Amino acid sequence: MRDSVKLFKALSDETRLRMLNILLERECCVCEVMQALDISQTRASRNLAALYEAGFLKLRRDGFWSLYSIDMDDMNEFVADLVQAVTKAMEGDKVLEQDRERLKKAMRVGPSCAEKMRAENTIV
Amino acid sequence: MRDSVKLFKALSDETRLRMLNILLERECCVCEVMQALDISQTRASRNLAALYEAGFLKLRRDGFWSLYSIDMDDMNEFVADLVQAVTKAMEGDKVLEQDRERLKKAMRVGPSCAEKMRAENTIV
DNA sequence: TTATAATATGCGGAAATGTGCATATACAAC
DNA sequence: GTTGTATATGCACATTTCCGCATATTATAA
Repeated sequence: MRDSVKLFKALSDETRLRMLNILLERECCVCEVMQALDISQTRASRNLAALYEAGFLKLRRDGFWSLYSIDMDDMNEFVADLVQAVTKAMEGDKVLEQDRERLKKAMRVGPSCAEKMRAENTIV
Repeated sequence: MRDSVKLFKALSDETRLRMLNILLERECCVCEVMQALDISQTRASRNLAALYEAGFLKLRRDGFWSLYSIDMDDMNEFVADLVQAVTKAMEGDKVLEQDRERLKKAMRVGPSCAEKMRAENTIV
């Protein structure tokens, strides 16, 4: 039951649901998540770590990039059920659609650049 | 998405998962929940209200008794999915089994009596 | 080694959450 | 009306959560 509570806590946050949404599209590094959701480096890193800790994400390192992804096949059954439920609930949400649009333009430019672009509001 | 977050928040608490567990057995008044989970009146009332607010429970009044229940048929589809997922995750949990055992002995004796019994540790 | 870049994390503050105590509310019985 | 009972709620306090800032860590490249 403790584990269930932990899983639900991980899903009890808008930022983290938005992260699942874009990671269902494809694997992302931290700075791509920053760009897609238009959030800070700290916020991206912390919330990705939370999802990872709970068991929703897989982590792969490539140089100094941390690549997070959702692997539905290599996942606890209950966790997979939850991801399915979330997927269904997310259909048609405006914010989530916008995030996916920004994800298309997101690149591995690194957080410093992403942060600058964010400050200048270059990304729409 | 806001609604999804609200639902997951409602499930992010051990007390509330235990409540769903016994309410899946049968409709209960607040004082029966107190007895089954061995918790205080405030705690029972507040957490039942939280589950109700989120959309998991139905409320029926009978005199001065508030009767809470889970109605899987008259429920948002996403909420029903979550209850299903929770049900599966709860199988075999010791605490939850114990709660169900206590529920069998629980009666509508009112919170004052239940509280006294709790203090005297009469209920096991 | 040194410099640089991507990510993680310690710390502090603001906000949210959970719960007990006391009390309010709503209803029943008289 | 008064009294008694089941439940809800205002308040205070402890704990947790979220996030920004600054800095640490880790890996690359020169």
